[in-house]
Amino acid sequence: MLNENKLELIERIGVFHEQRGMQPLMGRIMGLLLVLDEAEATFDEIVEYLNVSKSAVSNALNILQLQSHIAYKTKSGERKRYFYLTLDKWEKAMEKELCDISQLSTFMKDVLKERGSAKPEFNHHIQDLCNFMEFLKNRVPSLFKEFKKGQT
Amino acid sequence: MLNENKLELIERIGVFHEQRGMQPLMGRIMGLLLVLDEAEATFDEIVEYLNVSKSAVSNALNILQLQSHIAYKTKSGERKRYFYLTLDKWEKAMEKELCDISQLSTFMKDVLKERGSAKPEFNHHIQDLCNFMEFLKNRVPSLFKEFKKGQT
DNA sequence: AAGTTTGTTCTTTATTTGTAGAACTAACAG
DNA sequence: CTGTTAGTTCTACAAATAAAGAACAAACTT
Repeated sequence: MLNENKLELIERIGVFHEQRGMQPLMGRIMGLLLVLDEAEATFDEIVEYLNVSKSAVSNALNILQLQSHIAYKTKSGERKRYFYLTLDKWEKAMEKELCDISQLSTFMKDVLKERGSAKPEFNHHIQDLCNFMEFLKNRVPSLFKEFKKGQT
Repeated sequence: MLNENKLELIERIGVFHEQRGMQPLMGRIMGLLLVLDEAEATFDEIVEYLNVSKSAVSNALNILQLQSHIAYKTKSGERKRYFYLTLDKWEKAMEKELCDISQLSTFMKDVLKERGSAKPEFNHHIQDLCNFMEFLKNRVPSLFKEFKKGQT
């Protein structure tokens, strides 16, 4: 069984993800797979550890896989799936998050097309924001390079 | 009245914000204040433009103000409040969003404390992620400087 | 002091969401 | 071909959320 600290940590991580739009169980599964020493769990283990129904787990696991947050492997001679966080690809995930912020620039460009010139200052702020988001998007790859340099 | 394009744009912006955890009306108000040529609207204008109840608008406006997404000004001789997006402070907002991503590192550090050493590679990935998030947080101010340099 | 404007607050209602539970399926085991 | 394992799908329900509507309040007008 999981100790008190781990259980509480799972909940905190769950709430964190919940607040960013993830459904509750998904966030808790992410938490569980983080705190388990083995860093993996089978379908039934997840059901037992988190005390939830199979249907809820089935649903959550499928979405987490679609979003590439988790994956599973099998072990020879077993049919069970061992789910784990795809943390080895954290760079891709982080890159996606950073670029997602900049997704707003698409809308902002459309806004500028629709807006009249009544408020030039306001329009200018929108333009600045667009420019920064473009700048950031372009800058992301070099940020990773820079990070890796300092890591060694 | 608002033309077809603007109405559709408001909805798209609304959905965008909705998906990031904002309640529906809040996102639409953000959209409305973006597409209006005047870049501002009174309480009653919002009610009419978006066809929603006063209570819903009251609630949404209060939350948007708490989150510093909007503010209001008054005009001499009038009691009405003119709400507008605090887009002049987009840098602060963007900075907050970038640092928020890194908020996860708090949890990750706790995870590392709880984890055994059974999966050194997994632990290492977590550590890497923490390091990158710290790096990013520190790097944000200089990113803005760099951006402004290129802007002129 | 009666009425109007500009909102707010409270209660109710409709919708959405997440989960449970049961029935089902596919793959394999004896 | 019967049972078991591993998971999915479907229906129903409970809780959470968002919005409506009505009553209320504060500030100003006449």
